[in-house]
Formats: sequence, C-alpha cells, structure tokens
Amino acid sequence: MDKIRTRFAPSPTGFLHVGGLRTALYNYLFAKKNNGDFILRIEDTDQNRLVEGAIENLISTLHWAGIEYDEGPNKIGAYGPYIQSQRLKIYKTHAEKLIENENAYYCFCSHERLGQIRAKQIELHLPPSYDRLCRQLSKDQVDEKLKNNEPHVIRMKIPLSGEILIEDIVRGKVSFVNKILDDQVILKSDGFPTYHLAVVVDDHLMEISHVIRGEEWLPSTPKHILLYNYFGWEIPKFAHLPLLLNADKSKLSKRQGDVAVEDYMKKGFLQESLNNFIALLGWHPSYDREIFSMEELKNEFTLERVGKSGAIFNVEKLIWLNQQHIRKLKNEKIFELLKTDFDKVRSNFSKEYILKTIELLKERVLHLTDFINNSTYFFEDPKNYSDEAVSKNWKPDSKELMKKLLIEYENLEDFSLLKIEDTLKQLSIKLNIKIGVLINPFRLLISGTNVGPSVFHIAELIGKQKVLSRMKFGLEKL
RNA sequence: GCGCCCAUCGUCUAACGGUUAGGACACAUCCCUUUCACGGAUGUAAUACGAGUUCGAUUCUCGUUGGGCGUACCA
Repeated sequence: MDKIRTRFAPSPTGFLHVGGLRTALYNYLFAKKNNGDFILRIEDTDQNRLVEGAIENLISTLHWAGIEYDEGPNKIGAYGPYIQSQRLKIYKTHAEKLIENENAYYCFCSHERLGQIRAKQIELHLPPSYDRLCRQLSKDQVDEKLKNNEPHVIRMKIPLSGEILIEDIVRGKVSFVNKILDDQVILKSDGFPTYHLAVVVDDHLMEISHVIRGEEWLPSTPKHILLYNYFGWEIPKFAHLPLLLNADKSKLSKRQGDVAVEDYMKKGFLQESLNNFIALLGWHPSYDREIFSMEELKNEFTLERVGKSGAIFNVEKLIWLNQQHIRKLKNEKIFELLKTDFDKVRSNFSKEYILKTIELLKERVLHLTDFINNSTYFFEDPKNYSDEAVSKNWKPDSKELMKKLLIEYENLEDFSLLKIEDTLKQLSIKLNIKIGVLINPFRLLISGTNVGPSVFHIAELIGKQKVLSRMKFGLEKL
C-alpha cells in the first residue's frame, strides 16, 4: 500500500478558524496514526481575498496547536512549492492539456453576460448555471479571439448525461447526476486557477492519498472526480467531515462567538484542551473516555469513527477540559507558558514564589490566565473588599474576633503553616466558636476575597509581616 | 427553486436488529470541606414524526418535517 499522505489546505484570508483547526487536526492525526505525512498547502488563488500576514499567522497558530507539518512553506519537501500562487505555470499547463483533449474549452463570455443569464434563470426559478455558449465555438473562432487577446477563462466540460459516484469514508456512496453540474471555470482570466483545478492538480502531484476536508466540499467533489478522470489519474480517498455549528445550528460564525483559534489562545485555553475538545466534535472512540493527550489521539484516531452530523461548538465542555488539562501540567510548565505575562505584571517576584502560587491555584483554575487574574492577593495588598465578599465573610462580631487573632499572630514566632493553623484553632476552642467563624473574616482580611486556596497556605506564603499589616489595614477599614 | 448531506438527553456522544437506551459537559440535591474548586453519590433529561420489513426497530426501507451545505472568474 502506498504511503498515507494528507494535507491541510487553507486559504490565507485571515486567522485560523476553529473549524479549520479541526480539519487540520484530523488530517494530522490520521497521517500520524498511519505513519504518513501531513502537508500544509496554501491556497492563495483568490488575489482579492489575500490578507497580509495571514500565512505567517496560520503557520504560527498551527505550531501553537502542536500540529506540525512534514512538508509545506518553510519546510520544503519533494513536492513543492507549497504555495499555489507559486505554481501558476503548473495549472496553466494542465488546463491546456484539458483543452487539447477536449475536456475543457475557452470561454469569452463577459461578466455582464454571465450576470444577465444568471438573473434570468433565477427569475424563471431555474438552477443558475452557465449556458455553455462558448462550448460550441469552432476552433477557428477560438483562435481568432485568442489572437485578438480577448479576455477569457477556461471551463471544464461536464458530460451532458450520466452520473458520478463518490465513495466517501464517512458518508458512504453519494451520487450526483452530471446534468445538474455547471461547466465550472477552472482557469480565471487573471491566469490563476480556481479551487477546483488547483486542488485536483496539487493533490495528485503531491501524492495525497486521503482528502479529508469539510462537508461544504461534498457538492463539488463530482467535478473533482471528473477532472481526475480527464487527466487519467488515480482518485484519492475522500472523507468529508461534518460541520462545526453555532448554538442555533447554523455554520459556525464570528457573529455568535469566538471562532479564531487565537481567541481561545488569548483566553487561556491550552493547546491540549482545544485539540481534545475539537477532536471530540465529530469523532469518538468506541469506549467512554473524554480526556486525551495529543499522543493518545494519534494512537486512537480513525476516520471510521467520524460521525456525520454537525456538532455545536459549546464552550462549557472546553472549559472543563481545560481545567482537567491544566491540572495535569507540571508547575514549571505553567510558569513557562505564562512567563512573558509574569514578566510583565509580576516582575518583582521570584520564580520560586510564583511557582508556589501556581501550586496553590492549580486545582481551582479554569483558564491559564486565571493564574494571573485570580491571584492578585499573592502579590498585592487588598485595598478594598467586594460587597459580596464582605457580606459573606464579615459578620458583626468579626472585628472583635480578628483583633484577638491579630494579637495571637503578633505573638507567633514560628509563622509556619502548622502553627498558623494551630493558633487559629486554639483560639476558636478558647472562644468556643466554630473555626469557620474565624477563618472567613481572616480570609477576607488577607486576600480581599471569599474564594481561593486554603487561608493558611496563603498566610504562610505571603508571610507574617504581610498578614499582620493586611489585618491591621482591614480592621481600620471595615 | 434545484442538488446533496444530516437527525439519540439542553450540548458532545455510545449502543452485531434484542440494553432498565450508556458515558461526559451543564443543571439540581447530598457527602467531603474554613471558602472556592477537586473528588464521591444521587437525580432531572433523548431515539423528530408516520408508515413498512421483522417474533422484535435508535439501528434496515420509504415518506413527512426540520436543519445544514452547495448552487461564483470565493475557497
């Protein structure tokens, strides 16, 4: 059996979309599972939609996601170049070959004429399609027009009858009758190919064995198969993936939430979490399990277990997965991931100190960014207290109690975890009150909030001086 | 309009034609606990509808309905 080769072929029109990430991921996982190659190819054949920096952005985002390609831009293999705008000659040659074999023809129709016939067809409730006027042109007529430099495109000839059968790995057999297919433009007047020509030519030349792409491509697949047949090439295996959806089941779009991988990156989601989540949107192993590392996904993934129905992108599960994956990370790794942020806002604290806060926060963090946003009390004295925290943790007798606790702590020489805890416990026994009655206001005073890790751990970490000064400050203010 | 695809708890999904239709997220209750989280237990909740095939249908067939995608010199 030939080597498995898959590709991800985005157009550089902006940022990497989570739907694109999933397509890339499935291609990557399938290739790696089968000891194959994964290729990145840039489909920049629409000159009007190019976005500057999009290619670099795509590459760096894929890199962040841990999806490494074996061949592609910046990683030249034997099948390059991997950017379609650098392969124009190849497409032209192939389009001309189709003309020679009479599988394609020059079309000189203007945009105006095309617009008119389309408008009329829509008005008459007919399927809009090219009326094949230029398909009838004689060789002489064509040569004449070509000689006069008349603007033209090349269209593929669709057989007037018959049908095309697609064997799709996820969808089974799907057939289309040729009659409803349009004579698609394959080479534009600017000399660039359209998607249809470019994919087929490149997938063949790059020896792609499996075309794994979004379901939106299913309807144009018969045209691609026709092209393979015209060229006399072997047809790759197809797998059309179900779409990712908004909450209202429409195709996932910007309007209804974040769709750029970068958005999730910025929000503090781990690469592992996003991959894990997205892998499960449309694929599931045969057993009950939700948490997977990239390595595990590589071992488990099969196209046979990809589902057919669209999946709503629901952030809640992603958040939960993120929490799970964060807890598996080493403290050092978390520090590394956040280093630039720590450098920015925590520059006067040592790595050792920050690692200790990470340890304390790790079990209760949802996003990576929480290590920074929900940890201010480790680094700064609280200046004011939220109403909610006060009403929950500060009772009428709290002030008196905290004054007593303050005295105890002032006299405590060995300010260690066990002693801090023991001192407070002893006081509660002495006063015959429940321990929580002391702990809650104490937490408020030293952290300014009513949530977080064990107060004793916080107290030990920030140290005796801070504890005392924060208590005094709070006692004055509250 | 036409073509194609799809249809199990709110969401992601599992289930050789035979299960009390399973798991996970979310939600609720309880336990653990100084708070929040974690962990544990329990609960609420689904086969879109209608026919047919079959001893038996979530599963196969047909229809209906609903949703989606496509229908470009965009990908």
